[in-house]
Amino acid sequence: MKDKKTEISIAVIKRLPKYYRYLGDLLDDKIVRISSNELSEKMNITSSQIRQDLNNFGCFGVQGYGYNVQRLYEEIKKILGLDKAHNVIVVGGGNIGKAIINYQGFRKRGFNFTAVFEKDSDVIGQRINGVEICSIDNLEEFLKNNHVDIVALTVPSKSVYNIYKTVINYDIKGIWNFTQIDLEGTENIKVESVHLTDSLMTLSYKIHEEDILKRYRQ
Amino acid sequence: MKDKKTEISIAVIKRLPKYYRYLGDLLDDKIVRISSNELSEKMNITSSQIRQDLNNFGCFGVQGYGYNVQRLYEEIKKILGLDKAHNVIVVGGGNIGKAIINYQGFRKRGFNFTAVFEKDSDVIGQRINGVEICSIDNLEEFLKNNHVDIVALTVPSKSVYNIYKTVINYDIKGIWNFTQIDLEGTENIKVESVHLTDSLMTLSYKIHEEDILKRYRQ
DNA sequence: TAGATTGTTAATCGATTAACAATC
DNA sequence: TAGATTGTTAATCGATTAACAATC
Repeated sequence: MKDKKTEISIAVIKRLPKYYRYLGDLLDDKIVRISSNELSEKMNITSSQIRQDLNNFGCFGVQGYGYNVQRLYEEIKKILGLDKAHNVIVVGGGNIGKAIINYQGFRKRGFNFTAVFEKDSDVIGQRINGVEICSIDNLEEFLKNNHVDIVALTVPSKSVYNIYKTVINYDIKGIWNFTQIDLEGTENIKVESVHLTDSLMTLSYKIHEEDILKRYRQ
Repeated sequence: MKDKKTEISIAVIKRLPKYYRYLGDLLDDKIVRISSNELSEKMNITSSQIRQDLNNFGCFGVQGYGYNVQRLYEEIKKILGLDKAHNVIVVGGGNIGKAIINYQGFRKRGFNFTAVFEKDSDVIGQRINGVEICSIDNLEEFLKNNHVDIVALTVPSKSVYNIYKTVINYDIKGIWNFTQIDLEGTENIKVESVHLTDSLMTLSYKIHEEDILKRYRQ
């Protein structure tokens, strides 16, 4: 592999989980090897792009053979940091918060939910899928005393800024942002956002695209 | 505006909801006009890109003045198809399904949830935020007898394909896909996916990126 | 009118695809 | 060895940015 100094582009990064998903399926089907061409057909990505993407990280294939599925799966797992465990807390105990706590797939991949913080005093002390519901008033104390990698933010817009300002003072690594507010990362804290409203609007655009372009362009 | 034949790129489309969001905030703040330069600073998008994006659809600005916020907001609303109401059904009554049904923001923008379909017979007949929980066995009958624009899919992977094959036989316009399976649209049915697992993996990558690149590139 | 800012063309940058020598 | 397929360079394509004439 040649020496590469450039950053990996976000387009490549966004494809990595998709590779991981498809390779996992191939493993389940007991497929031992796969060529970039075969994978290309399954994933609707050109074989050229697959080879380019992978070669950002290393030479995982063998000429004349292709890629060993198990090997490639393990490599991408490492690239995604999924060989490490992550402690996650959820701030906001609404349905989205509950959904991510209840979904077993995240735990299976090493994301451990250690607490959920809520304003509503009625439910404090109860548990969601074994995870204790704590008062939002105890958030800072918790961050002081516990190792937290990721804060999943599922609170209403008006609460976002205060919580954001609080959590970035602690040694967390990432914010998984489900709010409507665009949050900036810091030197040490990365942000990944899930904008559900934007996604639904994008679907609405796609549905009406033909009509809209007709109207605006005659 | 010149005559443009080309399709709008997905990169532009994905920015439209963001424009809509920021313009809504400006409206709330009673801002009457804004230049592409001012908007650029707020949104972290170059003014050039803002002007290019908007001019895909029309000439909404005025030289020497900028853009009227209300006007631009209304135009983007129309471009996104948000001047129309949409009937949405949810297939899968787990926490994600509940979350999107309970979120009032979608209703406010004209997305009306008309039914939710569930396998679990215990809860059938009950209501989530006023929306009746129906048996998945009645899904086809419902599609036959009711106008449905969007199907939100929040079922486990193993159920996806059957439901997909069923719903695409009816006159629906879009699928909002929360499952782990990549679904293809058809001539008349658009697909927009929210891959939560992919998103969390992307965050994990970002968190560990520096170490990973060090390891793989020495 | 002078100043400001758009709409739009041209230049640049980056990402994707094609091609093929290297090599298993 | 011959065939297959990678890794990697070069070509192409598309998206972003810069620049500026048009015009309010």
